[in-house]
Amino acid sequence: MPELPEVETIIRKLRGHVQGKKIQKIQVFREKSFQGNFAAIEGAIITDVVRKAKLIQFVLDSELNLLSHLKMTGQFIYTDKTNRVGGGHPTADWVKNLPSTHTRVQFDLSDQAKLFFNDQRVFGWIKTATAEQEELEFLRYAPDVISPLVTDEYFYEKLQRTGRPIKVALMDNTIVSGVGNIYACDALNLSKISPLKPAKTLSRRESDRLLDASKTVILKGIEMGGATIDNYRDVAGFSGHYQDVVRVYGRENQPCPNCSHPIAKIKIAGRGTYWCPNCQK
DNA sequence: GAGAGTGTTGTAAC
DNA sequence: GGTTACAACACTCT
Repeated sequence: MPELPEVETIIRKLRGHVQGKKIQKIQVFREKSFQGNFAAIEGAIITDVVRKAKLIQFVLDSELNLLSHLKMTGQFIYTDKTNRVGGGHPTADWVKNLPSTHTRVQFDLSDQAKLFFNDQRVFGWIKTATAEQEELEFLRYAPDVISPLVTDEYFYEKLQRTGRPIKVALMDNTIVSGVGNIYACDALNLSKISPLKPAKTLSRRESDRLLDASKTVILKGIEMGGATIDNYRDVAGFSGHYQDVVRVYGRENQPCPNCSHPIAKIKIAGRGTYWCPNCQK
């Protein structure tokens, strides 16, 4: 599910629900999903929820904070004391069954609220971290692509250093953070650049255009509340609408939004890649 | 029913 | 050092 816009959407909604609430009890159903001593933070109050790249940080009034990465299929689902998801939607069947077979961790909060960490594929994780450990974790990521720190000069200079396909470089979190497969495909289509083009062969103008397009599609994604594809569509309170305006991702054989030529699907570095061979040069 | 594919990313291997 | 391949896991689609 989550790329930067999805994670941003999630933390905004989470913050509204859990800020100020106390973590009363934590149940870990799958060891691998929670690293650290969860008992140490029972009783702590969640003071804020923030995002760094695709990491979610729960700031606690404690020595330890919580960090989480959703990877491919992680979800945070919040229910209030009436069991309603995100304080919205009347109770759906899948909510009545929480914790479900995919629930890996459950947080019981004050006011009888609950927060469920669901993760079908168990790639995601939650862990306790000291300020020092967080610093180390954050250091691994370059600034967000939408950060003012990522200037035209910065981006071009980074691209000059690698001969990998531009799509791979764009998704490299040590160059810029937050661009996953969907938005990488769309940004390349919007800027009319071939995903196969070696990064170092982009001209300065192309590099500027691509960075601008990347910021545009990511901001659009946040505006639309993220993209929700396949079975994630029905996650009440957390489903987004970027998929309704997506340019090329998942649209093989459909007309390119730039030139109407059919969109092609190829594989680059093992990832499905959608692009228009006619206008993306 | 076998095999490929899935929005992520750390690590091992070339 | 740069780059690619694969693994972690569970499920859907062909």
